[in-house]
Amino acid sequence: MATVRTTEIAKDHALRVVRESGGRVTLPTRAVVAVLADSHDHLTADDIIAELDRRTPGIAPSTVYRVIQRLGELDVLAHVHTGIGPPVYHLRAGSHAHLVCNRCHVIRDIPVGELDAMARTLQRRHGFVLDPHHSALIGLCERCAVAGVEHEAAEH
Amino acid sequence: MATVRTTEIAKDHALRVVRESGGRVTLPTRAVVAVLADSHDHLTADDIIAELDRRTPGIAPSTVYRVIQRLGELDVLAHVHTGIGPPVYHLRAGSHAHLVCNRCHVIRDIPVGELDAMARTLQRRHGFVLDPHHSALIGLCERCAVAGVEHEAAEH
DNA sequence: TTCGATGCAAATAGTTTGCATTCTA
DNA sequence: TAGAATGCAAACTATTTGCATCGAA
Repeated sequence: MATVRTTEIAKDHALRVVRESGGRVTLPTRAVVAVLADSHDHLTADDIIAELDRRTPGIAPSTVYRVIQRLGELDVLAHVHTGIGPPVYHLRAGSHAHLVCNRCHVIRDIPVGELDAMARTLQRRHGFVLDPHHSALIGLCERCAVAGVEHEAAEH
Repeated sequence: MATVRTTEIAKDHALRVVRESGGRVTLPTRAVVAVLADSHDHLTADDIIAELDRRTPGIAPSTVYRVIQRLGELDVLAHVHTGIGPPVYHLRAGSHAHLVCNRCHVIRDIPVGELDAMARTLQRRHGFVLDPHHSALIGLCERCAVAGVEHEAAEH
């Protein structure tokens, strides 16, 4: 399956970068990277810790945080501030921006290209260079937006 | 001074809303609102607590958090997730969006209108209804962006 | 065999909650 | 004088750090 292959590639890439940076590829590092590579979701530190407890118990939470931090410094791991709860992590691959629903908390990925026009405007007007990947855009997803409108209509 | 007058207006408005909602205007509530109204900055909960300690010591942090929460529910107080440290608060007035510099952490206000085009695109393409005020856009401010480019140039 | 990485436990930052008491409306 | 709001202390969540030990290169 193509999915399996991309997962393997992402995992190998991350571990190679760790090794090349002078780091050591230990079991906990390998396990954290595997969890991240296997998941196509956005995971919190706690999600990762919970999944590790299932797969390979005995890894300390502090170790997970340290691995996360290392991977982040090596630009292998991206984190996104959703504005709802702690940041979420995912291996860097095909960079995308994030829409977060303020009501149901679902996270949707969109191509960063969709923010290009705005990014250009911000740079022209304010000299601001947007990192479209780093912060999520908060609002209401389609389902919740529709539900909200119906709810308001019912009230009146 | 016009500033004093708008400050008073903001303060009175907030307290009136509290009263009209059935709430009671107590000293701590009054003090928190005063700090928020007097500041034209974006304050963290901790900033507010520190300022209160200076002005009217003896107010419990938990009370500050409760007042903040109440004001938020009454739509009098807005909070913004900057992605850097805890959320920042300010009284709702002329809604604006926020640019946060990932390097020097400065927060810049911009008119929400500047995000209108993108908001429309997101709604059309994904049904997503953006709350342009709620999450900050992360990137590099002009100064840091320029500094970064110069720094890179110096390295090569 | 070196020094980066780990596990553990304790520390920390930021925020929330339970409860008896106080004070506004 | 009812019940909203407070102060205090303890609880909680998310994360970081010190330190002795372990293990990858």
